[in-house]
Amino acid sequence: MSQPPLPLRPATISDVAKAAGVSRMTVSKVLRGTGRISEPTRRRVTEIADAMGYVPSSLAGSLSSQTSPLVGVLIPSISDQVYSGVLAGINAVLTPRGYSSLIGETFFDPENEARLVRMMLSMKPAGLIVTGGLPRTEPTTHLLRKCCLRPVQLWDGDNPGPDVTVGISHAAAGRAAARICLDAGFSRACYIGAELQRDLCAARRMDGFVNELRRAGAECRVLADRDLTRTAQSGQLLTERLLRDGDLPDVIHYLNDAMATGGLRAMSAAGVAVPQAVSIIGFNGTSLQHAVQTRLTTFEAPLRDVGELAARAAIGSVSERDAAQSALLVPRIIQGNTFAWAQGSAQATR
Amino acid sequence: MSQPPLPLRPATISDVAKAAGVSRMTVSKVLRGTGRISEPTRRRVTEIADAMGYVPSSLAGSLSSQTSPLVGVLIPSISDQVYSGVLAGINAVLTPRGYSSLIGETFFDPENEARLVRMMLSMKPAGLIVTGGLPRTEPTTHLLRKCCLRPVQLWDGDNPGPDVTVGISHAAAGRAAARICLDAGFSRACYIGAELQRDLCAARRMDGFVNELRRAGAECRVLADRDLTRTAQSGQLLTERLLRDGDLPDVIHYLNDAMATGGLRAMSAAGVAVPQAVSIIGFNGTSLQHAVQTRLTTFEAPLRDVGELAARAAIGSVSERDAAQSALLVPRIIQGNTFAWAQGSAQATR
DNA sequence: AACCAAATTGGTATCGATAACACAGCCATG
DNA sequence: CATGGCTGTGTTATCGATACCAATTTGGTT
Repeated sequence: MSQPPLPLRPATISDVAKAAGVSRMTVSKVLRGTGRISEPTRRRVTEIADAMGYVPSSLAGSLSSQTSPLVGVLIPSISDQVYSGVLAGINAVLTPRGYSSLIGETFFDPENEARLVRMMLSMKPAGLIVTGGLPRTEPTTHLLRKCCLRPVQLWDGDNPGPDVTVGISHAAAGRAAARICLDAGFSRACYIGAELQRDLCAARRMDGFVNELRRAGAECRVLADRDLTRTAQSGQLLTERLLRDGDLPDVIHYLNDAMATGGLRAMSAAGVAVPQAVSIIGFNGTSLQHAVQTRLTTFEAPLRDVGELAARAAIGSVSERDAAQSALLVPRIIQGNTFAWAQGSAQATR
Repeated sequence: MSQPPLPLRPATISDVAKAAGVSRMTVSKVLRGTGRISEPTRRRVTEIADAMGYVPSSLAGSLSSQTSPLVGVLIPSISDQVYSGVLAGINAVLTPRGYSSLIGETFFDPENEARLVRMMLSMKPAGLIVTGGLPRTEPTTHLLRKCCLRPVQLWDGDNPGPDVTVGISHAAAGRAAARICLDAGFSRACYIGAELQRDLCAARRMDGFVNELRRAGAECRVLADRDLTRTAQSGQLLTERLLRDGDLPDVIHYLNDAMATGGLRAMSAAGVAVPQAVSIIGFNGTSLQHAVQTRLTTFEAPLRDVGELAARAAIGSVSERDAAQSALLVPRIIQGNTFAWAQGSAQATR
């Protein structure tokens, strides 16, 4: 006997029906487990379908039934642990319920977002999750209004608007960082960031930090560069720039843990003691698992929870009544050892 | 005039056609830029489509035209920087060519892989990229044969088989690590890993490492636990277990950088000097950006290149003639400062 | 004025599935 | 023996688009 020739075209439901000597509907019912089908027929169809390697076309199925197993998810970048953490939460909810996420990376670019929103909507997804905190183009806003979905806004909890929003208050996080500094008796702070014109969430954290400090009479510089990205390398570079000035602040708050790590590297190279000379605060706890000795003082947002709640809301707006609601979560402070906490009455040593 | 009511159903091509007073075909041609359409008609249709927020259904389009913009990608985990690095390369190739990746996470589970392969195939993708290195179920193999695609095997370059394969030789990487140790004059080594029964690539690295050492007459212990995962925590735990024995090896090779970092943590806590007392080698360079002072000695696989080549092969098998070919890439050694190099050459191991 | 080619536009079948209902047997019941 | 309720299974229309070709208009030529 010779090998069966490799099919040029994957098997369709008609192929299976013909091979099993039944109608297409019968095959459909058997494979989806709907309707009433006799046991012998069911077995025969199942076996033949398996043997043929038949996989129902989700394209045709979704088109016909007007339902989709896909949920569109737009995040700035998969490589960023913050968003991949959120994604893990999203998938943890979607997968067991038979949904799949269709992921798009915006890289903080509104034009990318516009392109991706169209792309997602063209797949007629069951839900849509978009990361807030970047300026949205008018066409995108228009599409999101016309698409007959209730898009879930992720991450940016500050301006909820009319939509379902799951995130944290970045302004409050920035203020919280400021209060920690004030409590420790610091009066000369510095914020170091990058891409602030694109990432409005980070910008809001900075505003909260700076304003709260200045409101309390403390001083706060800002060091950022439009052209740098949120990497350890940029953090190192900007910190070196700060160190060259010679006028050291009491404390530096970085846009994220990666930049803070770069800052630590610069301090270490320059022989500046942390936290004796300068205290350092990061954001988002992504460096924690990589720490050997220096455990960064930072904030840890409940990324996974954000993802889970968002996913629940996204499909809840379709299938469940109760779940489609906004949530404002709160980051946790990780104490670490890069911050000179006030010990009782004592000021931090300079 | 009152606000137009929010549509219950997103606009279809028929809605646009009706509103523009032309046939569906004309709308289709205008929006896809095919056929000859007069300028006035083109403008009118475009404007009306935009105003209605019409987005063509990629479901219907793909079904009709028998083409798809989707490429299925199966990786063990998005959160693992190794695979998200590969993914970045994949997307860098796919996105500018109008394709999108549909990502599935197997978590090293063959059953998950089986489920996801079905799912991917049901979307009738233009290409399929699957990560090798985990045992494949028979139904999965069967499906992959019948699906009329040429799936691209990722990461596991050791057993190419008949398929297009893009990856690295893990056995060779393990042997390279062994040779470095031998060159440094080490004769008592240890391999620390986890999940080796699931991740065959890691297992092959271990085999290469252990065999090469033993072949040269050196001693090599293996420390692994079926139930632990490849995290810093597990690395720390296993290293603590090793330290308790008291019989320190010259060098430890870890499954990945995360576990090595955990190992460093354990060493640091136990007051064991690295690399004076013990040398440490990781794998995959994912800790590099987080390093403050301790720069791990490790291997850096060209993750992005692997992704790019795989993506090119995946869609090349459809649209381009030249590109669908296998590639075997080679990891680069990162010297770091956790390894006591012999006072001579260290770069001999390609 | 007649005619032909090019430029536009529309009609119909089809892609692969599902929804909704119709229909054929078969047994029990009054 | 007719009626009615179950079971299984098949028919037809439809989902939203595209392929292919037919139909119509337009403009230029002789």
